[in-house]
Amino acid sequence: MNTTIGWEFYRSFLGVLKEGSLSGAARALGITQPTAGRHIAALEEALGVVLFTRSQVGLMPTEIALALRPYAEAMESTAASLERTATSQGEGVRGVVRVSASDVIGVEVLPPIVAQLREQHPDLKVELVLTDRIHDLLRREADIAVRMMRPEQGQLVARRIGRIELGLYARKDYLSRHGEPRTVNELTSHSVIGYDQRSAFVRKTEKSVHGFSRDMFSLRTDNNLAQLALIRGGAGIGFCQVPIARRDDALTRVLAKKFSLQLETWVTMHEDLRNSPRCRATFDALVEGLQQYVA
Amino acid sequence: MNTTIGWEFYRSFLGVLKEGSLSGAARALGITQPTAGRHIAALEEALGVVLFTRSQVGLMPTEIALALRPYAEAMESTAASLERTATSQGEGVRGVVRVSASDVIGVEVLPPIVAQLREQHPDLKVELVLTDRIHDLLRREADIAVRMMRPEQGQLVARRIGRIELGLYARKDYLSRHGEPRTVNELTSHSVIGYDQRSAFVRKTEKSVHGFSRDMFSLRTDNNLAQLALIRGGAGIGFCQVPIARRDDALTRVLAKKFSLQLETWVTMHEDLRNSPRCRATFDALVEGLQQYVA
DNA sequence: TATCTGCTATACATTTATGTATGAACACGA
DNA sequence: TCGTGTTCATACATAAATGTATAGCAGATA
Repeated sequence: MNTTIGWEFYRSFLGVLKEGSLSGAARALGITQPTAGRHIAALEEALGVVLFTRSQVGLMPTEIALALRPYAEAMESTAASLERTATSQGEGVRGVVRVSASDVIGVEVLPPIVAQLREQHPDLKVELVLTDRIHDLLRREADIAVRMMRPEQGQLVARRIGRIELGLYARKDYLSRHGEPRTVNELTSHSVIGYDQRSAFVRKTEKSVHGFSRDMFSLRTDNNLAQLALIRGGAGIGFCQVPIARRDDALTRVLAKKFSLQLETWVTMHEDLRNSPRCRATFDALVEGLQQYVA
Repeated sequence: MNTTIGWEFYRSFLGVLKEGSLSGAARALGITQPTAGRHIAALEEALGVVLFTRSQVGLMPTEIALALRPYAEAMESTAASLERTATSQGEGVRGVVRVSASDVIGVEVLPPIVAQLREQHPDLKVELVLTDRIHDLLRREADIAVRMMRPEQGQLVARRIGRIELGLYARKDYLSRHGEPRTVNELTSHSVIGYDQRSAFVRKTEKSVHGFSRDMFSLRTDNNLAQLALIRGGAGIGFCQVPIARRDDALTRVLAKKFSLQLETWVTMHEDLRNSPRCRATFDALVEGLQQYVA
């Protein structure tokens, strides 16, 4: 019973999971609906399990199918990065490089760095994957990642950028209307912008700042960009990276001595990519650009 | 330019890399040589790179092909673990579980544990992957790993077993023939069994034991099982896990106070597998069995 | 209720991929 | 030097997978 299941089937399987129907998967994959149906049937036959419950509105994945999804996704991202590596081969900085970073970094910090990089290397294409989820570089969902924590996995090339300071900020006109808080407790009477879910960041802040708690947040969103926009829009007081806030004269820091958090910043890359010109160049550009940003 | 490269091609590609020829790959994959050739040709066409230089003795991989190999291997192991997970679905402890461990643990310690586990769960199949290489659980090359170091990767369920002591041992008849060394320096006149390459273990020992160096090894092999066999065969003095040595009355410890190294032992598993009955049962059995072994 | 849209499943034609057979080139050993 | 056992490449027949067309069902909409 040699593992003779066609890898194509997994691709169709993933397509159906993503699209929710045979027809949808067929459209997305560039095949036809009967073919997709046959692939699923063949896969179910080969694995000996039921993957979907058929219905006229689409295919409902079973628990088993959901359990298998991460594997299929891993295969997909690996295939994608194989292609990326292949098409980026050859001398010179060329091809596609995928960079993962938080949305704030991606929107506020990376654009000029990427712009300069592309100026120097016109044949280089850059894909930004903006998410807080720790992308698994080992799975090659991205080539290079900007992270706010020390990388723990082996097989990674990592360069420490330094610490990015985080502080509380508000627009001047907001403060002139509502007054500037002098103590942590005074924050209760303010519009404090913060997180919806009690994330690791919130717990860390609660520990380090006496008197602070999540209940103080009166404007809640887990989207960091939205928080930033709210601060800039004068909606209240919120957390912002100091270098970003400094660019905007309208923003003033609040309770600087109480709230000062440091984010360890690292740029990481899989060590296999060290000799890839495109990754090397991007890595170096990110390190240099981010160091300037931090300083 | 949608990524429309068939995943089957990658499988053939990997086959050719492993076997070194189209014919060999065809045999291994259960296809025919022309098909394998067509797959490679199609893949080269699609990627726009040359993967192999043809010759009548086989196909020589280019640098590019070698660079792509890890990706194809990742896909392969992911596909394999997808199958494993699928066929192990359903209630009850059934299916295949892959356990990674060092060869010594696998040969000397695991057998009775595995035997008892299979006694309790006859539908469970166990695959042992015996290697010192740190298997990447994230890549799912194995479901569960017995490791001699603290796991550093996230997304892992880890249980600490305790410390396994390592000591110097020799057969009594060897010692009666050659005398028992009383100091580290006296080892120079003995047949000391050790490692060929200067591994992390050797460097650690050189640091912790004054006067010790790799040059003392007069019987060298990187195969731990061979070292153990040499000790048991009375060929000299070597390192052995204390619990293993205690089983054999013919073995005596040497320089116990000088040489005493501790191996932190952990059992780890990907957290996704926590709810898999087969992995859960195996994990628990390993933890219990190893704890008894350590104690 | 009638109609539209989306879905799956089936029957049939066709394209595509695969296998079989064979030839030529090279390495190795008698 | 000549056979033997590899290998890859090509031509042709076959088997397999895919696409096309259509029927049937369910839910939404007017």
